[in-house]
Amino acid sequence: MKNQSYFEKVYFVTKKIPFGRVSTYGAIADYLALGSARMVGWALNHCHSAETGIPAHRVINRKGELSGRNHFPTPTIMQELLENESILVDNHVVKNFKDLFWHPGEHLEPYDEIA
DNA sequence: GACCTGACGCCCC
DNA sequence: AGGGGCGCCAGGT
Repeated sequence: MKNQSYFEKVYFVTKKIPFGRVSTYGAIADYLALGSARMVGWALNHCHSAETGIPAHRVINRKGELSGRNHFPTPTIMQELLENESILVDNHVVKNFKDLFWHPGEHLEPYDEIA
């Protein structure tokens, strides 16, 4: 599966984020070695949320902030989903972000080997 | 085919 | 240490 669109690559990695953990746009971009974090967020925007099984709510910016919450059906969905995974959110920022942070590159094989 | 946009992040004042 | 600027690059128009 090497000819996936950029979206699918991002989705692929996003789906690997374990329940109860979070990752960042930058980490995913870094793992995929496809340049910019911006595109990751942009790619996720193209996906219509959890219907496709993509835990987009687990992807946040490098400050631990729920920067994408406004793109969900309602701005509270993202936080609700996180709290549903025992992730505490305070003022749109994930608590214990440092501990919950999950970097794809440190837990997955290189993308080329598993794609 | 050129131009614009975007759920970000680093580098430089 | 905080704030602003600029780079990233695929897709849509």
